[in-house]
Amino acid sequence: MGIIRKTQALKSLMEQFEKKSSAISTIQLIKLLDSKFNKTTIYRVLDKLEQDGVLHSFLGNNGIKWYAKCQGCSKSNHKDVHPHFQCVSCGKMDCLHIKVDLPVFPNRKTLSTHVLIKGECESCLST
Amino acid sequence: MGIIRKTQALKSLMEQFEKKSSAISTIQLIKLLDSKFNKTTIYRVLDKLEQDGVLHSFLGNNGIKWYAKCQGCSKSNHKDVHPHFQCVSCGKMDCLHIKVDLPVFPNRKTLSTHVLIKGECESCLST
DNA sequence: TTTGTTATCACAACTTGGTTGTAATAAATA
DNA sequence: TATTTATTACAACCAAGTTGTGATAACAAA
Repeated sequence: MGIIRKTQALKSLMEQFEKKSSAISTIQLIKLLDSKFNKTTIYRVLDKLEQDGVLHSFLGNNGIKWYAKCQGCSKSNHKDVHPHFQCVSCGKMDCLHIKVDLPVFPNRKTLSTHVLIKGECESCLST
Repeated sequence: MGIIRKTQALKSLMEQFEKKSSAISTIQLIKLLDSKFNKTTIYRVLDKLEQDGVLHSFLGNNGIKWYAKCQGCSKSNHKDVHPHFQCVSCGKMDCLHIKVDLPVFPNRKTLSTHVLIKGECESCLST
């Protein structure tokens, strides 16, 4: 149904995404806002923000959910699909705003692709 | 530590992978062999088979673990990395034996990539 | 073939990430 | 300010996976 009311939980969550340009996992958010909001609330607000095209979600490689701000998505048109890069040293998860070219498979119809790259980020490499 | 003894559980599990050329999820295996083995056993045997380079694992897009036979891997050298394709109609998960070319990122060091493609498989397309 | 060693197993109990139902609360509107 | 109802807290639940431990079954040695 999407966001209708500007609630405290909504503001606090959006604040986190303003503060941090990289993606944030649900468990990070729950830990961060534990004293202020119930985890159910956090899950439900994130869900609505995704429906509205404000955030997008994807899975990290241990199966936990991450969220990051969308760029140029709307409620009806969720087109901002891109690879994600997680640093194995510091754990930071970034959106890579590039396009991945996969071959077209002769006998299959591709609907979506999920790419997760693991490695070392810039700041961890230089230390 | 890897496989040491040829146990019943080991044989039953390997049988499943002989029978089916596509990947099999842990929950499928647990359901399939529920009457014969405890789920803990199944998890532990799969773990060992992966250590030995017999199977490789990866995550499906709802965070559950899948296993498939390796091609040309050994205990010390787990090199068989490739994309996986899941059919949204029948749920079948296949290994795609192709190489995905990702750009080299100037300020990052790539260590591994995980690619999951969703779409429709050959047999579902033709019905 | 029997025996001894120990890798493996079953079982129960637990952990973690996430979901559901519902009465109470707080945004928005009248 | 009162009313409506979207949102929240809380508790209870669920599913996938993990951990600890005494019992069992591979396998080697006698």
